[in-house]
Amino acid sequence: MTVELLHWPREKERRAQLHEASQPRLLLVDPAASPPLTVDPAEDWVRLPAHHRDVQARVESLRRRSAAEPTLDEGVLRTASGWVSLPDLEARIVEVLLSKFGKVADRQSLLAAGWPGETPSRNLLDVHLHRLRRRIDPVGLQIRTVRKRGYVLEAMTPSPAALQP
Amino acid sequence: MTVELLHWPREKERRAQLHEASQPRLLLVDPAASPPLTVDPAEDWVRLPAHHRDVQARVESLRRRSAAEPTLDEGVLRTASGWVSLPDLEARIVEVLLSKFGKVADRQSLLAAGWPGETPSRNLLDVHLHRLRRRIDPVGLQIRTVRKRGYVLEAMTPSPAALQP
DNA sequence: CCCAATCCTTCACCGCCAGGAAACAATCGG
DNA sequence: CCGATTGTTTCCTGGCGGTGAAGGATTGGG
Repeated sequence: MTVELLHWPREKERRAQLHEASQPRLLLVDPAASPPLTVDPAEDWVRLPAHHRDVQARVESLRRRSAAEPTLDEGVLRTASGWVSLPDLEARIVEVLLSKFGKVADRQSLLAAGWPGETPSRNLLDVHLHRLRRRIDPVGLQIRTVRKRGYVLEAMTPSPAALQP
Repeated sequence: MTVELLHWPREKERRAQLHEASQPRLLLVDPAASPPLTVDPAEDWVRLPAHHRDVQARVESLRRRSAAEPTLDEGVLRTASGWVSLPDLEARIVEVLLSKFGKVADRQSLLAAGWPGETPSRNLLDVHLHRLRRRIDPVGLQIRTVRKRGYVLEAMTPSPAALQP
């Protein structure tokens, strides 16, 4: 995902639009303007004039923050730290988990995705979740259980040391 | 919640500690140093020398971001520093505590939420509050007792021990 | 000031059951 | 035939909700 650059306060409108679309953005703040107060983690700002490296660093941070979301394409699950291939069945399950990345995906929709129109035996889903967990571990993902409700796919929290250039 | 200020890269150690304690912090970046790449929403930085108002603005943003009220959705309790899943019973109790976040929720309404139409044994609520305390500790929340009145759910201020070098 | 009643915290233990894990079988494509 | 994928069965762990009791802390009465 790319990071948009825009001027503040000149492009106030555009900022609102980008916020709506949860599009990461960096505000270039006019030398005379007062900086925006934001709580949105997908937004940052830098006062002009600024060093090129500082702008680069903020763009890069924004990019990483929102690049946290993995992608699934042709049975290949990619994250920041690599990729693994998934068999068809498990790919369909991951697709659902991914569509709710960071939020709860209920058992029902996982079953529907894995076995459309069927009702597989009692713990077949559990077995495949177990296999999925082992498969996605090397690429820094984990599946956490929310008892009686469903499962959450999320990134494992990296150590701060790993973030240093 | 307060925002800690520290020098970068001089206080690298302290930064790691603050990260561990999920304590919001603003790094004051040495004029010659390259800025840190961070994905932690509780961290920000500013290059020295900086306008006072810019520092103020970043501190204020960090403060707001981490003072945000926790949310409860589908049995998942989220705060700035992560989430935990809650069983049904405790979720109902937290719902009430959350509706009065930072203020006193009386025993009566907690009992009504947990056990509608019943009067459970004398200390059942206490037991579950005890379990709740342990459960929400990792996400930086605590429940404080107001004797004879009720209980207050609030954010923990990070332990001083975790902030010492 | 001391004592007793009351409120609160914590612990040990139980029954129940959802979810996790291992072992094995069946199928399929190369 | 071999390895990967998918399904089945079985057993076990650990979470959940509840009880009773011990002990601390606070309050109020004398």
